[in-house]
Amino acid sequence: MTNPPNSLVFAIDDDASVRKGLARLLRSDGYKSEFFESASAFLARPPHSGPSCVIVDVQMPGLNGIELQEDLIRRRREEQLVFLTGHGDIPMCAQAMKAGAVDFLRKPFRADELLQCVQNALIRSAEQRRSSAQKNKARRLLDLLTPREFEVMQLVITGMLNKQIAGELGTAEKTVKVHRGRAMQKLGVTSVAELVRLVQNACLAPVGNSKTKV
Amino acid sequence: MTNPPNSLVFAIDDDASVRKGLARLLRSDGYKSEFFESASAFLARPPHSGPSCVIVDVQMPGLNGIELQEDLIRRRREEQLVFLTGHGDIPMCAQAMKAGAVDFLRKPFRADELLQCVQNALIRSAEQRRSSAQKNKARRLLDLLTPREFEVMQLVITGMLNKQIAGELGTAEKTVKVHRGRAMQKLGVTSVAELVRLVQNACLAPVGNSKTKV
DNA sequence: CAGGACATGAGACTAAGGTCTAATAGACTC
DNA sequence: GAGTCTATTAGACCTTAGTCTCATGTCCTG
Repeated sequence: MTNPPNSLVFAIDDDASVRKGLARLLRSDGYKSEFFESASAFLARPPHSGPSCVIVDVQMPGLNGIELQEDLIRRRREEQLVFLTGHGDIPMCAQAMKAGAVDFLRKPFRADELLQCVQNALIRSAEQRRSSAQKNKARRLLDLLTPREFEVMQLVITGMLNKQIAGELGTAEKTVKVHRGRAMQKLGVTSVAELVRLVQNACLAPVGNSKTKV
Repeated sequence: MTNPPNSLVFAIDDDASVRKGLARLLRSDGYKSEFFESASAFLARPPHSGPSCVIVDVQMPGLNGIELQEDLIRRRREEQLVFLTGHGDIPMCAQAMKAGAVDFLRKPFRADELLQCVQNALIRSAEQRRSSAQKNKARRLLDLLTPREFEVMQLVITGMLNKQIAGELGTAEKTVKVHRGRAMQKLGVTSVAELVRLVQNACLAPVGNSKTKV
């Protein structure tokens, strides 16, 4: 049960007794946690910088769980959500799961079930953070390229030879070599293999959320 | 609403009137479809070779919807499932969605809602087929490599130079060149860039299903 | 034991990649 | 108008990659 470093569990429920129960449960399993009685109170807090799991009640006064989820997705935040619900609502469950929720539990829930969800959520959150950090880094590097360097680089990663690239761009092989060399230097790579991987990282699809239209 | 070519929609429900209604609805939207009154009847049919959507009732005598889903996943089949349910069951919905279902609809459903689900399912199924076909092709090619060729190839895609690879493997640069050349030929690629992509395709994670432990 | 698959590597080239210096020229900025 | 960024290219040179031919040795199989 070793969870990702710097991870934090949030729980949002308007019922103080539920918060108290969750607090005890999470503490007993060694999680650091924070509690809020409304979605807006949670949103008022600055986003946590590490892997995060948010346990959220579906039915709440003010912003409900689903609306909170939509808001977090709009802001591209990387918390992973675990929903709790008092009375069953299939459309909400399906909606939440389609939008990338980790799980959707009925109250009362089993302690081990919730803890498993929290663990899954933190793992997913950590993975998502890692992959999006990687993507951002790659993007920032690619932004350093001049337009021409970028064009050359795009053809390089298709496997074309310098002379073919030159033909394609209507310029001299010499020029291609220069752009290519400068691009590699700016991107901090020393081989085509690394270059291909870097560019693929920059093109990664965001993970976990809404795969298809609703 | 142009759906993927060679796509087929299946519907499994023990209630003949539901099947009839679905038949009319699907036909009106131009889908080719087949109907079954039980999961086992569906499984008796040889798998369809194109993009497939299976609309399945959760509650059925014999194998129920969830069990059918588990079975299809075990067999690594690529149908995308849309669940229908009469009375709400949150755990089943969450379970089905975690296992990769496209959606989980309560009966009675809205026609446009179901049709949107079917379309999403067919698109996802087509994508999954494409990506797993690509993966299989890559794997089959990689199987052609001798152990040594494979080792060399693995180091090539890290961006190492032939002489570095030779050092790593304790052999001559000459030998590395030979293995490398033969590997490239067997894999049908002419550049490191193509090689990297091919190997990454072979390592693709299967899409859509269960991202984390249950 | 003959034949095949595999790993090894030398010799001899050819071609492609990569670097350094240097120079020209347009576009934009302060 | 001086300075910077970008794109362009030549010349000289070195390093790598890739190919072809030949040859050796091992291990396994029919």
